[in-house]
Amino acid sequence: MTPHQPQRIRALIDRLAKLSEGEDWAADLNPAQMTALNYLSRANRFSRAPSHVSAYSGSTRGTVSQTLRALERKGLVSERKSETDRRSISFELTDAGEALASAEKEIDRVIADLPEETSAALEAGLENLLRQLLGLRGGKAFGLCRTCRHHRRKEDGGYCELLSVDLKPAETTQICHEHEPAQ
Amino acid sequence: MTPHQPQRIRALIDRLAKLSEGEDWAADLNPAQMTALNYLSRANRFSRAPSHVSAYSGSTRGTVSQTLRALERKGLVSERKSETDRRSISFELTDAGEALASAEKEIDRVIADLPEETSAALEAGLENLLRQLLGLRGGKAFGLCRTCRHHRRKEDGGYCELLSVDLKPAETTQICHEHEPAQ
DNA sequence: CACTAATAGTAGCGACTCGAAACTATTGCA
DNA sequence: TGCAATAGTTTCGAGTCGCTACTATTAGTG
Repeated sequence: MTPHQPQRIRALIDRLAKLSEGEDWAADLNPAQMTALNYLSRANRFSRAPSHVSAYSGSTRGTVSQTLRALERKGLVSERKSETDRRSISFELTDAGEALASAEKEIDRVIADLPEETSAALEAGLENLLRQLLGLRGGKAFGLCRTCRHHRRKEDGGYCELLSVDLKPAETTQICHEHEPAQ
Repeated sequence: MTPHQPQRIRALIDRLAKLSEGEDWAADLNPAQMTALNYLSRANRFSRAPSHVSAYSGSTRGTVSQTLRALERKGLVSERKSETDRRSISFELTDAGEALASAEKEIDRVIADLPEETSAALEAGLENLLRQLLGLRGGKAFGLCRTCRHHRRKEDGGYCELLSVDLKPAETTQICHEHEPAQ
């Protein structure tokens, strides 16, 4: 355990991310587009607006606007205007978008092949790291609905006390932009 | 352990890398420049040429050429022409470059604060992942000199059997572009 | 030793991306 | 009703990246 460990770990994360990004180009998507597509594929129906993508990815609304437009041109997402708030838009993945988002990347296969102990420790460590870092910066966590303090379990899914809506079982494991850690 | 674990881990890596990149801009460096600077600060004296940065970072030589020129403009690196091979150049960090490369980023502090068990497991998992991935792609590992199969320990440092040179103790923990895993 | 191939690095171009600022439209607030 | 805040878009300019072509140097081959 040398004193340079933090920088080594940071370098590993950066390098792995770069290697993973490399695969995006094969699908004709730049990294920002792939990030948005992946986010949308995992976000719940209240969290699929441009501003949410913007908050998640850390880029401006203007940039995200262009990114989503590019995804739409490529037929991967489609926009749906809100009926309650006529300013807001929600993006949904098309079948092609779903296929692309759920496509297994080379790095996924490698992760899947790791010993379960290793991958579990890896996930826990990364999650811990992200939580600490977001805590320092006041950033939003975008955690899973089910782990939010506004979430109540029900026999057939869940219930969000913040938005006052029932949730299907599948929805409780999606990302929510309103997420606040339990407790 | 859901079936989506690989994608969750990939998303965590990507997001952490993005958050870490965000800090680069504070130093007036774009991510590519910060990657090059960090690489140069950790590479041994045989591994500081543009082509090595190119192989490490995965961008083209042309791009790296521009990146290094930007770093030179900012006074962070200085070039030194080789005497043996007049085509090749080696880049060294200036004092300002050293200072910037070794500056602690917010994410480093967070990593340093993790329980030792967690960070050790994290590093091991990430290294494992990188090794597997590079193995699949035939990419170079850029590992530490000391862990290379051409390295022999000596009482006062080490010796590289590939390049036939003696190594100071500090050099044995630097990155080498010729690195091949032991055994 | 000459000739060719390979390597190291650079230059210029074009496509694209990103962020900043200004803008429209809609909603909330007082 | 009027003003501020919010959601999203547009435009523009700086900068980046990869590609191709180029020079210079070194290695390989007969």
